[in-house]
Amino acid sequence: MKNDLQRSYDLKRKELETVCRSNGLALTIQRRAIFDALASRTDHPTVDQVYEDISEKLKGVSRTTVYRVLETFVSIGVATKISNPESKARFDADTKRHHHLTCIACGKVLDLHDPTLDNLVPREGKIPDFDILDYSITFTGICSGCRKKPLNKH
Amino acid sequence: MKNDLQRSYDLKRKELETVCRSNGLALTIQRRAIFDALASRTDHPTVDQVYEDISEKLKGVSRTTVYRVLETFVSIGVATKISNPESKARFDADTKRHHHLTCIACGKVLDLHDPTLDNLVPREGKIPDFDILDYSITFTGICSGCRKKPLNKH
DNA sequence: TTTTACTTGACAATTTGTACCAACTGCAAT
DNA sequence: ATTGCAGTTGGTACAAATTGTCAAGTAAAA
Repeated sequence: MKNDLQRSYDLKRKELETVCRSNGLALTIQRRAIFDALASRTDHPTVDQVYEDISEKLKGVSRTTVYRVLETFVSIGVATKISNPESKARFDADTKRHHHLTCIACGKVLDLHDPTLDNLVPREGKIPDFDILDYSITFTGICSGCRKKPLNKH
Repeated sequence: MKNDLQRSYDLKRKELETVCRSNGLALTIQRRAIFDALASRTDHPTVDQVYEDISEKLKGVSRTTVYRVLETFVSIGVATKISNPESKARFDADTKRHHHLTCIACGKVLDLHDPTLDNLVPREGKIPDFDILDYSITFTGICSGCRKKPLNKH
């Protein structure tokens, strides 16, 4: 008999199959392995961590493939990318608490100043053992400029 | 007579001087130029964008210096770094709305599931022209592991 | 099976970020 | 104003992260 963890794992695997099908994507062993590796950990691994994980099982995978497949997963919605889309450092001279609107099409980052969002506190007991110093909300979506033009593929 | 923009600009410049002094840091022309470049734009520039901006005025600045100075600014609190500290991509198979706790000491990212934070909506009229599709809150702070050990100056 | 479009692997090239060290410069104390 | 020095910078080299290219391989429909 399967436990809950195992069951949800199967469910996710099934989901991958469904989503790939509906997007006309082949269900390759690389994609399955990368998905399994990603889904079996909750620590938001880097590309190389995923690569390490699957290299053990899949002899001869390419790092390039891991990069590609993870981006594919993001585009079909079975994974998310933590932090900004380009994963390159961006700086801001405004150190007052404020939030960001990130366009998923062009990568532009706009500021959002809204005092109603400046005093959020996670519900007591929900926080793992962690001292919170600050926070920032990243809203993702489409900016006005990109809404007008047709989506240019990547 | 100075307008408001000019005045707030001077204020920020003055602030840089004050903060540098109180941290025992020299007010070099490079730091001033980099700060001016950063403070005069609101689009969260990358290191290279700042480098481009100041190269015009300061002949012969080094890209290395821009990297260094921007990190210095973050450490003394006159600038912030958008996105994760390592600025390297991290992925997550959990696509349901949830939030993150990022440790500024070790870079670890923990999940925070709290339904009270899952229905935020920016106040009407506060949003620039932008279609919001999703959002995620990043709380920054110190994880339990790093709280115990003394800060290692890297 | 066979076909074909989609994928991958290998490697090159680029981009991004860090380490190191000799030369330089704010700035505090003459 | 001059001097001395700790703090900074520039440049090169290096390491790490990411992307581009294309021939060869493979999933999946016919």
